[in-house]
Amino acid sequence: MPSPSPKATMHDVSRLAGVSTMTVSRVLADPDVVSEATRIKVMKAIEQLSYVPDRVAGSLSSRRTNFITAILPTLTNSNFADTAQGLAEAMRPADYQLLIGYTMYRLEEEERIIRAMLARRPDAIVVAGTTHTKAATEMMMRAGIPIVEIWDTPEHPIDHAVGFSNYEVGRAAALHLLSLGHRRIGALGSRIDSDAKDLRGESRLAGFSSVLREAGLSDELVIREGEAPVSYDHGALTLGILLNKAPDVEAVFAVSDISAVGALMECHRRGIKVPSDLSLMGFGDFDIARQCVPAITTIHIDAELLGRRTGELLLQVLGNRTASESVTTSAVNVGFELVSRETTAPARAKR
Amino acid sequence: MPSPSPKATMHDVSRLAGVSTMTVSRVLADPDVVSEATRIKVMKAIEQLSYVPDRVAGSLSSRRTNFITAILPTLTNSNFADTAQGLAEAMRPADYQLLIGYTMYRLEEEERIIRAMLARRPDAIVVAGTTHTKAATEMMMRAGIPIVEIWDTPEHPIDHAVGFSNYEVGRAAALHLLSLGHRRIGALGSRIDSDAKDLRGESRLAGFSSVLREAGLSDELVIREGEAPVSYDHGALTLGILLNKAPDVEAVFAVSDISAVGALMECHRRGIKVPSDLSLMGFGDFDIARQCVPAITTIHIDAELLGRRTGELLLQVLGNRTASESVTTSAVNVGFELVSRETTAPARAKR
DNA sequence: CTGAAAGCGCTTACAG
DNA sequence: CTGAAAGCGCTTACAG
Repeated sequence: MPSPSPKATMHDVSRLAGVSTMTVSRVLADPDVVSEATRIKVMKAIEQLSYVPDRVAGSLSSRRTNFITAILPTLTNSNFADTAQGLAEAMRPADYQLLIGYTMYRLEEEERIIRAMLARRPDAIVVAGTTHTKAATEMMMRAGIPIVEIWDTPEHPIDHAVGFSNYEVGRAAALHLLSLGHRRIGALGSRIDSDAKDLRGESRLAGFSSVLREAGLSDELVIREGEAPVSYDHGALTLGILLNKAPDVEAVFAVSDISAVGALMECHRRGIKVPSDLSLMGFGDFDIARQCVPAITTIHIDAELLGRRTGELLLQVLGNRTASESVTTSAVNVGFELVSRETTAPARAKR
Repeated sequence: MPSPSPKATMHDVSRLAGVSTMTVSRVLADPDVVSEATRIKVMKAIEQLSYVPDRVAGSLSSRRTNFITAILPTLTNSNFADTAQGLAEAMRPADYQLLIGYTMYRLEEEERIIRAMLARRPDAIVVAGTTHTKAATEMMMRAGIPIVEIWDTPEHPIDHAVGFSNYEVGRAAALHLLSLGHRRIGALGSRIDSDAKDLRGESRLAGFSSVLREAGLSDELVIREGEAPVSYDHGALTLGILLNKAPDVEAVFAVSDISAVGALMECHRRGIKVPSDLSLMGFGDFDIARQCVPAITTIHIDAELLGRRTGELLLQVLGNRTASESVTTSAVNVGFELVSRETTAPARAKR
């Protein structure tokens, strides 16, 4: 490793500048309160020694780390990556650093991460999802820091929430396909009886099914196969299963655009014309959905905005900490939007 | 926020267990060295108080944070997300936590991040790229911790390196297209005269050009347009520019599969048949490249492995710290692989 | 196998 | 506007 230069401490700076460490600390934290002459002396010393304040020590004595823990299913999903980026961006001006953990869609892993993260003394926790193990919920309740559950609308929030209703997303998808006149309707999701499960995807399927049933249709074509996270392969595979079960299926909703794209490519391979033979829609409005040929009808989520809103909420809550002690718990719904593109079309007149 | 439970300290635990704090510390750090009876007493007290050790304090006194700073261009690129995940996974068993920063392909931003991160006292820094500002390089040199430059092969590494040669990737792409008999060959990249620049993409273009020139061909069809990071739109747009300039272009290399997919979709829209009218190849072997119809010829990088190798290297270096003081600087080349799929084909006999 | 002392490098809370 | 004292919650380095 490169030759280490001896690390200067605040004490070194204070001696070189001929002041107390408190004055150095003030120059760094609140420069205006220090006289200009002193401030200049101190800044010169800092410069000369290449002094970098030790925030580990700072965190210990101030009892604030300026860390925010963000727990997401995976970094490999661009929607979650966008949320992380939006959150990081919103928090950065206030000098917060994200501590990212990913659960791979496993609740036990989420619990493990929360436990480990708590030892780092984050100033707040952001966690995707509204379902947690009992121990995880308890740890978050007792942590004494703001908690934000994101990417869904919790019935019983631990503290704050920023998200949208996955259930309503599923309903909107089903209503769209119904409104086009389709009656033989299926969906593609992943299993929930395995360790890794996409609970928000499952909510979308549940909402989707509820509309089918209300319309007097069966939900037997709602396919749950494969472990979360879904993939292009997942879409191709589950579409195959669906077609096997119901060659006459007219319209399909995939819990993710990634699956929808996989299904679309499988249609290309099988010579199935989309949307004339089969209507197809996804969720998430990933870039690829827009760029696909044909472009995929989907449900748009502003994942980055969701992250930014979460950050703004936290900034407010963390800022007011001293002021009002307990800021009212808030739930932000960022909503969603159905984007009709080229993969969905009205049902053809029968025979 | 939820009702905070008063946070127990090691001192609380030690009193409840009737031992000194040192013994509690040992039970946590090195249980085997403590007698069973004592250990059980302490564990019970820990359990009873829901004690979570404060690693901020631990880091300050031990002078190790178990933080690893990882600096990447963006989280939104699944290859970099894979690298981050691989790195995190490799380091987790040794209880290291990633501190992720993203530069948006800006060197000034990279410098800012390094400065900010250094205050968190990471045990090592992993940084994508081999080109840094002068100040950034100096800070890393003087940090006194292992530095790993990844995703390329630095000529003058600061310390360690794990990557592959982007230049050679470009050469391999050009050689492949030449070997198919193409002579009118172009490439799609992004600008390097803007704030955000993809220097590794530029290396690939440079390698690509070098082969063209060696073959006596011109590199005037190497297009550099748009800011990094590239996108599907970038591919569609730059392909349009290329076709304008050279309607007779036979083969194209895109610096990223994302651009290649965008270009492919643009071909679909324009009625250009791939590969019979135009051969197309990308870089990165993103999932979408494999799933596309036709599937895209590309150059495969095992981004997750790259992250894992980086982690393994760090584990070794950090483990040996006390032993040999300065472990030899190492450079790991993880290589790459050309994956020939359906978007490239031999040149047709002329006229 | 266990503990008393010192200290990691800052900030808090006073005091002047 | 500036500083002396105390302390944040651990681990290191001894000692027994």
